[in-house]
Amino acid sequence: MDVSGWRPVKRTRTFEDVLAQIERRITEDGLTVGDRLPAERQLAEQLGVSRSSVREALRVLETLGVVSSQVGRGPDAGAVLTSRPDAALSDLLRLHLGLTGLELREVIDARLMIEQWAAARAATARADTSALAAALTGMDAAGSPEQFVEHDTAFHCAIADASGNRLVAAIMRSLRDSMRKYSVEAVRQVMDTSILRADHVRILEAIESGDPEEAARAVSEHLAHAYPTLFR
Amino acid sequence: MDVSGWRPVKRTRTFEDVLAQIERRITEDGLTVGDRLPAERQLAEQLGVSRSSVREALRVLETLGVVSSQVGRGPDAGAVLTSRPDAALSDLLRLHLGLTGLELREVIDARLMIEQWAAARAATARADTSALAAALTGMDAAGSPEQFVEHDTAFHCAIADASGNRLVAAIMRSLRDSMRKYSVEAVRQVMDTSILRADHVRILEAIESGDPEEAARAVSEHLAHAYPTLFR
DNA sequence: ACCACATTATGGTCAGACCATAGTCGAAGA
DNA sequence: TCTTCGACTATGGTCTGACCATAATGTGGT
Repeated sequence: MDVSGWRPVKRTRTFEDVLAQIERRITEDGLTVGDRLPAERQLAEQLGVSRSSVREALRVLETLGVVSSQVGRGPDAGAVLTSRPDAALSDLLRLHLGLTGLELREVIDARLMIEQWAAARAATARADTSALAAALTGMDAAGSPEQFVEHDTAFHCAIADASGNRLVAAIMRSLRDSMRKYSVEAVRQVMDTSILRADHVRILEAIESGDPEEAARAVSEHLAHAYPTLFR
Repeated sequence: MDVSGWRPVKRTRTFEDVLAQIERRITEDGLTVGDRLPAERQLAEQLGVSRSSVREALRVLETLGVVSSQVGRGPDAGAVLTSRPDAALSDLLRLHLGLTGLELREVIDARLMIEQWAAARAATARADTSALAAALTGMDAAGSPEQFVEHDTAFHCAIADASGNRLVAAIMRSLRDSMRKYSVEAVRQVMDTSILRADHVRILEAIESGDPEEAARAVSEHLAHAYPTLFR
């Protein structure tokens, strides 16, 4: 038997090759958001592959939130470069949660980490809090746990947005998105949302007064109230 | 014009439908890692769609790190459920960085957030630090910036692993992965890696002595040394 | 100018074929 | 009986060519 020198032959599927070439074009030619890729048929001919392979590559890019395909004709048709990582991150987390490859506890811990950081950041930067206030009034008007969670999500995502870091904000949105049903359940069990409301006000005031430590503390205690079973 | 009651018809592509049905099967039937999906041809016939559509759906799931396809025959062939979010996250970040949809500053900030949190967690939990020590000796033996970054990445990912949170660890790995080339450049510019080494030792000792605040501080100052241009 | 219809470029879908790969199974031989 | 080797087959990977739906664009008539 051959013991040395043999590397397993790298099996590269065609669509992966297409993928690599498209990515190379993006980085080398400096393509940016809004630019159009060639049409599927044209790309297939230029690369010497079938349209199916091109389509599979584009499907991957679409899944990752890098391109968006439009049918029809005109300047907006075809595969256009975008940058929408939110949906991709949400799908990713939701599916892996569903496979129980991740525990809910881990997601909530990650959320706590992000939110503390973001709240502290927002407080330091004295960020605009109008979105936070709007979400607050939305929660007051909510008539069901689902509606409450809707505005609650808006509130917490607004904190992440206020941090000014789009990557962190995107991760935050995805975390909330993928655990929506757990959030609704948590609100149902807590019943009394007045405690949560007081927490929200406290967070908001801490950010407005520019107190990062207090903002982080407020976030921490808020999550402890919202998920009492996880923080004993 | 009709002002009320009309919702735009939701255009659902076939593969999205397939995707939804597969996901439903995963959650409802409690499928888990290691289980096999039906063969492409069989799935296509059962769902009444073409094999291409099934393939596009599977391609999406593969991109998200949820299934892994093997050719051939036998128990390991076909589409098998997995849970490998790392590659998906890396691709996501790398592509969006390339599109300048994200600034390097944002990625580094996110990394700082994660690493401070993870180091503090590891210190509190008095986590096992053997992987950290191993990476440290690896860095000492490195002969090039590439090799150094290799072990440096291992060191920092080991911190995230030591936090015990797999989601956070996966995000960390992806962040490092997607910014590898920037890291190499940073090491090249810093030149003197002895400062970085001292930082690493300091982080390691803080974790071993169970001092979360010191661990977080050490991480923060380490990143300031590694990317002096970003932290003025 | 304006409107109605034909044209066309685009993605979306399908059917069917062929290839490469890797277990499975059975027959031939030791 | 056991081993070995070749045929078989189930699987994903790829390609071709066709047709459909959509939406902008050209074109002609009013």
